[in-house]
Amino acid sequence: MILSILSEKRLSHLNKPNNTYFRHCLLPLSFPYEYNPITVILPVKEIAKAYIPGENEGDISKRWLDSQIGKAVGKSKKNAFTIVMPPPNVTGALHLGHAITLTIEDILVRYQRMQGKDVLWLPGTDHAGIATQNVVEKQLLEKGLSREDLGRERFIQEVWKWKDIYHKRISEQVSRMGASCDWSREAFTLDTARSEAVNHTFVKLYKKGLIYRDTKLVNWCPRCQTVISDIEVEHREEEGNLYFIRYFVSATDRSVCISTTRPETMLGDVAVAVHPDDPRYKEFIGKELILPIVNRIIPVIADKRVDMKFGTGAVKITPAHDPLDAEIGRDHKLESIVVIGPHGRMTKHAGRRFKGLPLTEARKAVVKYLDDIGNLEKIVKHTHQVGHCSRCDSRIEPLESMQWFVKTKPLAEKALKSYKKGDFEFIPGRFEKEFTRWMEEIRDWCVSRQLWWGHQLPVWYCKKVPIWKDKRKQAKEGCQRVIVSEKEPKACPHCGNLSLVRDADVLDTWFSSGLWPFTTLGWPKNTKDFKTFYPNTVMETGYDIIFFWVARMIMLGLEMTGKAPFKKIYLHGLVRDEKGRKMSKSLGNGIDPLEMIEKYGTDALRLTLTVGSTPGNDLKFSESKIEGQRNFVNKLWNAARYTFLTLGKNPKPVAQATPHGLPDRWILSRYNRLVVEATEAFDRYAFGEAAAKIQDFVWHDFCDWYLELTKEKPNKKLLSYLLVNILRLSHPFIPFVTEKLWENFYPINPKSKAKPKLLALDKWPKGSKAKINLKVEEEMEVVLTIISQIRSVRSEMSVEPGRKIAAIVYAGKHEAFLKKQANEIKKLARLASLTVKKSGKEIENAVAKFEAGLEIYLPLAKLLDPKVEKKRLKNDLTEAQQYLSVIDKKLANEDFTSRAPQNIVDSEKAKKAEVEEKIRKIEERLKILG
RNA sequence: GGGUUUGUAGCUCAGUUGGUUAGAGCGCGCCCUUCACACGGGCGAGGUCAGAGGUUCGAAUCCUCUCAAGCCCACCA
Repeated sequence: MILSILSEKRLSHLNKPNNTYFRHCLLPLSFPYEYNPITVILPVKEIAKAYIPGENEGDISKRWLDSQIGKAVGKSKKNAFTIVMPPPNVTGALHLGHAITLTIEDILVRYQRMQGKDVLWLPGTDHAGIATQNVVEKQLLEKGLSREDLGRERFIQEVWKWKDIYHKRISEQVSRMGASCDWSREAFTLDTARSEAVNHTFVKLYKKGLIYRDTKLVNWCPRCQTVISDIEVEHREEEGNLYFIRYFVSATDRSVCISTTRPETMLGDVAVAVHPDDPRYKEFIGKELILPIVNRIIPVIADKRVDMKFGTGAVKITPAHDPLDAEIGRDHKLESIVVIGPHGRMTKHAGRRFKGLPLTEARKAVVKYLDDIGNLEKIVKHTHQVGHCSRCDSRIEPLESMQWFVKTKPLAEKALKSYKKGDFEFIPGRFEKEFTRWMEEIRDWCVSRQLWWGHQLPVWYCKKVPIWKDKRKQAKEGCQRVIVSEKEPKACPHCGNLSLVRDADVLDTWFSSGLWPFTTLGWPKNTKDFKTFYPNTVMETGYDIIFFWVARMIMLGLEMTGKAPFKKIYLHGLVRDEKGRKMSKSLGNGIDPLEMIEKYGTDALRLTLTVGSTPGNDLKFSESKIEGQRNFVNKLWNAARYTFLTLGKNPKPVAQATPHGLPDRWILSRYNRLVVEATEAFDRYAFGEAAAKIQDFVWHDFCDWYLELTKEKPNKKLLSYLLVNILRLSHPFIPFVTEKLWENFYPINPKSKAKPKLLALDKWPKGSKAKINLKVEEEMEVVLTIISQIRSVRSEMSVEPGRKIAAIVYAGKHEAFLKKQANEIKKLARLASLTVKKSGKEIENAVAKFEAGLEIYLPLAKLLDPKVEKKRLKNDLTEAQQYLSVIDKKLANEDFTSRAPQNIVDSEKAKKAEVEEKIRKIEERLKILG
């Protein structure tokens, strides 16, 4: 239980009715203190003591939706800032991957909006072909139904029902993240507009010869019962066996030994290949071998692609089931014998003995058979890469079949050219290499899928279809031509036949995603949105889908619109668990962002996903991190609460304020520095850096120092000015709490018809470099040093916190401004009196500190033990001497003094003088102490 | 096999174009019921910047190599 970890002391503190604390923890039944949280009456205050996200986020979210803060105007191209949301799948719930995407994009978008840009952040969802079909099928299975039971039409209806539910759910969750997107332009990859655009694209590419149909070796997932593209195959190292099998030369007792990892495929062997230069096999080339079990006569062929060093140097050729074999088979005009069928079972071509056997059993049977007839030479352990389906993890079977392909070479060439021209860039830049290499080595993209859920190919066949599974079944009637058309043809344009059949396959999900940056804007119609918002300004997504998505968008965008679809590609890293592992269902280490939102608030979650993260680098997520960010949000809340309490009723946001004293001038300088630096970081897309800077300012400069320094005599106008701008600066990161606090400046009147003045629609502050005042910052540094030094001594000497002591400071050149800060110093250092003089006599019976050219004396007569003080001084002395030796070493180096820039040398000299002075002072002091 | 990233305090990470006595948060130790905040405040301990060379007056930062971890790509049966 939470309370069990609290110390005794903290519990005693809790005896005070501290409502806010108890709202956050459940009380154990055995709670040892008499305290009943139910009886606690909240103190009547305008602003709660602690920020409770759950009580505010809903209202604020609604306020944003009602005010349509995300709605883009769409008038001028010049001022447009466009980003389309990577569409979440309609398969399930929000996960941390979505959370980081939405957070980064929302930060970017809110910042740009505050900068006055006409921002379009276009939301949408993805029909996610295989993924969605799989979940719906799974659901049906629970009712004991298969998709075949329902039939295509009814099954698709089921999926649409599912889509409606999950689409609503995911959209709500997107809003919960604070995403300020333009819901009025929401799109779905499978809605009418997008489907028409997909058909249009397919037909165009076909007519240009960039889409074709061919029989090739493809990746077949026996579980999903569909073909998948090369990049959907995940290669994983697996331990297996290497089988050595002897093939005899026809009518002799000589033989060739081959090695294979998949002995069952030998049933489909059509040759054995060796390297032409391999002396071991030169004499065998052209000879005929007897394929064991099958007893087929197969030739020994020579091919340079054979690796002499692997295994025996002789390789069996099975064109139907291995990519390299398929190539070699094609070049040597070999037959291809399909022995493995689409369900992962052996076909009739494998022979009566093996037909119908699942692969694993077929392997056992083949191996046993070979062993029995004496052709199995040996079996050795062997690790190798095995392809798995990225959707269901089944082993992929390379199968030969007729599919539709996109000819990618010409598209990739355009993409590379456009990249070299500088049309778009990657953030971080290193992904450029990955992108260009992939483009250079690209292979054709298999786009047809044997699924039901998706864009059915706009393809018809005259008369009966050559069914992909078995091309032998081609019908004899009709002209058998292929008709590719945006609209359903009534008759065959070639022969007038009225009997047409539509291709049953659907398109790869990524085909429609690849068009997303422009189909969402109304393309292929030349809409106003398309004219205004295309190309997009930024594409933001995870680096794990560069090839799946980013590359395809670029290729298809260039081909279809003539322009690269976006100018910048920002790639974020993956969210991992605290140990750096990928989050996965099987590991059970997944963190539910919604649970985190419930517990800590959306703002805290957003900060956790951005602060201290850099683009392209993975991020470890842990609950202790989000807890820390929740604490920050609360800190800001309380700083604001203090400010509002100070400002009194009806606080006014102030646009300008005059500084009264050093702390005022200092905080203004620091504030301007912050705005300049944070804005600059934002413009570099360094969001993590900007967030850290803002956070640092709020927590340390503002709360720890400025508020404390000015509590006696707060400059109300300046306080208001600072808070207003802190809210603006932090708003992109933590929109909820800042919008809530903003309400105190611009109260929400539910009865009023006037639009509320929302922070989300306010302006980003302008900082000025000219207002960064180095002199003021240096002076303040001295003040802060004094306070820290005195606090440090107090702590070291165990002076009770309540006890006020005296201090004397000989300030030298700092005297003038220090005198003016005496009150602040007294307060923060808890002093009864403070004397500031230019210089003076050494003070006896006092603790002495020599820092920053100052002499600080704390007469603690009664507390002072000369021995302890001597020890302390000696420590200070050694430290100073060590530092001096470092500087001396530098200055003694003639190369340094002659070659380093003068200002560097000067500053070293100044440091030296200061340390020497310090050492002198400490030594004197030690003399006095004896 | 090729490519790439990372290695900085016990943990998670910052560290701009080379010039700091190397920083933050969490954790740890001591102290604090001061009325914005205990989801807080103060003070403190803790680091040969993975290792070895090199460039330079000067390297956590640039170069080379080594080691370790991760990721991506690749048709070695």
